[in-house]
Amino acid sequence: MLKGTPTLEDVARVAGVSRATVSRVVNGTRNVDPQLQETVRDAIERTGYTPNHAARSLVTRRTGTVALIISGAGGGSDVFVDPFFGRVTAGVVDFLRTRGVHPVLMLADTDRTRAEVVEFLRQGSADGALLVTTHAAESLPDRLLEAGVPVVLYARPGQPLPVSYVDLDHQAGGRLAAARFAEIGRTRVAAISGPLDVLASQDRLTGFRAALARNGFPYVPTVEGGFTATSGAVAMHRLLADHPEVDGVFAANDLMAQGAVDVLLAAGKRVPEDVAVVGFDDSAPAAACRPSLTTIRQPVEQMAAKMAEVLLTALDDPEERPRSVIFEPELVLRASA
Amino acid sequence: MLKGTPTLEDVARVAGVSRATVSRVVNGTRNVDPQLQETVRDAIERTGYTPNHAARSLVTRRTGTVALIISGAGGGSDVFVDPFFGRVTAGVVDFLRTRGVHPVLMLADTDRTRAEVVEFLRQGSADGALLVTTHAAESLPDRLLEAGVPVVLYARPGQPLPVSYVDLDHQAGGRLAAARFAEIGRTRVAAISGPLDVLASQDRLTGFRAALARNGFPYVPTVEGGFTATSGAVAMHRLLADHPEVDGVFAANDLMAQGAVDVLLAAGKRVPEDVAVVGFDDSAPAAACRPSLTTIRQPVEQMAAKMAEVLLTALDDPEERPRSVIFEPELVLRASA
DNA sequence: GACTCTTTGGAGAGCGCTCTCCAAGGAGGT
DNA sequence: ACCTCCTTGGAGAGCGCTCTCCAAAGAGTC
Repeated sequence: MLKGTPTLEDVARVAGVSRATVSRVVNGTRNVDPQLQETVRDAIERTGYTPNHAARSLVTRRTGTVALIISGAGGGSDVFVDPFFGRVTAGVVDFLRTRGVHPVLMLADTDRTRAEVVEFLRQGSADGALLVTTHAAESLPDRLLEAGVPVVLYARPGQPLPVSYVDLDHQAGGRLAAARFAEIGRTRVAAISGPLDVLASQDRLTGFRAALARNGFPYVPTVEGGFTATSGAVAMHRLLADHPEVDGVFAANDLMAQGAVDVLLAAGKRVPEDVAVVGFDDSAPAAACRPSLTTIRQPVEQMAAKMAEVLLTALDDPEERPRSVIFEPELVLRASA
Repeated sequence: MLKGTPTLEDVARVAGVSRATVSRVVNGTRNVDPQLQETVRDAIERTGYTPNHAARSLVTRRTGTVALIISGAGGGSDVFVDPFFGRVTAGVVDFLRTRGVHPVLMLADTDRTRAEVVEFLRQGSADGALLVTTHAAESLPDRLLEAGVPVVLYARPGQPLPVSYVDLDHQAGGRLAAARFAEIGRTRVAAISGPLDVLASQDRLTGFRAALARNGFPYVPTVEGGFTATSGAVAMHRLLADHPEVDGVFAANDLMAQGAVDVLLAAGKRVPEDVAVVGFDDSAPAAACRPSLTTIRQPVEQMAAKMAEVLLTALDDPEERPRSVIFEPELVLRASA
């Protein structure tokens, strides 16, 4: 009957009304006579009309999508090996879907991809950006802000910036770990930190050390890891070589804790009897590995959802000032400590 | 100098040329005098122009995005607990980025969300769809096809449909597992299958059983699991209760294998000495857990990338016929069998 | 009954871009 | 020197939608 996909125009013709009226019915703006509404709906039904997204967003300046940018994860196809990013994604998706907003997933790991991200947002391909970045030196927050893109960060920015973010009280997490070691009477504890250009890593370590110092232990042997299981294993080797008497290890994430446990076991140590291990994050492998990991829980999904919520709020009210939401970590007791 | 974001019009005015010429320079279509190009580029630079995506796609009928639909994963925020979906996502993202295409992530777990997905595509919010679905009864392929949306599936459809897909030869995977048990002399093997409404589960089991039958073992005790670690543990309990003499277990994915191993260990069995365990997928936990899992590798990332590639090809040439690409599984030898 | 006010439908002007024509000018052939 | 062909820039018509006006009609007021 009609060529191509039906447009508003077509529906209007079939219903015998103007384009404006159909638009009003579709969008529920203003009052339209109920009977007329009926006619229009009928025409929509008959023509199989669906509003064209591009045309609509051309005039509304809204796309109904946001960019979920994962930066500094090493890129490549193994981003999701770290369950952290999967959890963030799940949390974001799960929240956005309740609001009819769709996330487009972007990896920003190189200068080129970073530029593409900025370009993407400047084009108005998405209404705002959710930026998950670990490295303190990340340039995207700044560039996005400069481009006038509404953005919310996961983790506070490296330098002070007027931008909203959600974060965890990582220092409190470190303190929680220290408290656990104190509780089970460990006196020769060491730490496997995350990359030190990641603020969260610094904070976890700082909190951990400060709490230990307060308990009378001024020195904490520390090796820097890279948030991977392998790096945790390597770090544990070093620690064991330099400080064979160690009886407690705080690893800055679960993956590294897992690597450490493996090395410990292989070295004939019992976990937690000889060496207690506390991880961080409480990701799926923490519960699954043997011995299961005592860890500091970071409510990633909730934080991610909050991040999305803050962005949507900002989108609705551009005048709103930047907000920060800080979550509290929690000790999860399992077998390893 | 100019109000709001600069448009083509603005650039044209600054450069002293027509809108068409600027458009040609931006898009690199047709020949434009090099000197004029220079002028135009300069004007673009000076105005800080960025093409408006909505306007462009209104006329080109292309958005430069595709929908990545994950269906039947139980939905909710724990989709990515199963590393499988993370791997698919990573593979897709990793490929698409090389082609400047962006994926929009969608979860389709209810009738409502399924309808939203169809609506989304019909609106032209994305150029095509990548559908990752496990359940054979999934209605989306059909509905998407009917809506004229270019779509590629991960895993063959439940009923014959003129649609492209990538898949694994799951039966061959089952055979590989059976061969391994034969190789290490296991004669009382059992299986923990995936949900039987998933074709891949059926196929893995069929291949496994057929190969065993060929070796002279007609009966394989089987319990159906749900692809989660817990379901694997539950199944293993059942198996152990009914068939305490079992000396080999084939689990249809690594998560279930992990759960099975835990139960086996807890029951005082040694793995692999008393009971050998073979998993499926070769996901990250397979290598990480203790004992590490001998498993059947499914090259998920590559398959996902291929799926994306097939879709982009179809997008470029709508006349092309549906294609199927079948990947071969591979035995990965580790500690558990 | 004349007036104002409110409600509701239509007309039409864009939103910013692409792309099809068309015209102008220069190169090449005879 | 004339004609044809090719190259390259401009004009302008949309793409499908929203939204601001404006007008008509009905309701309420004195």
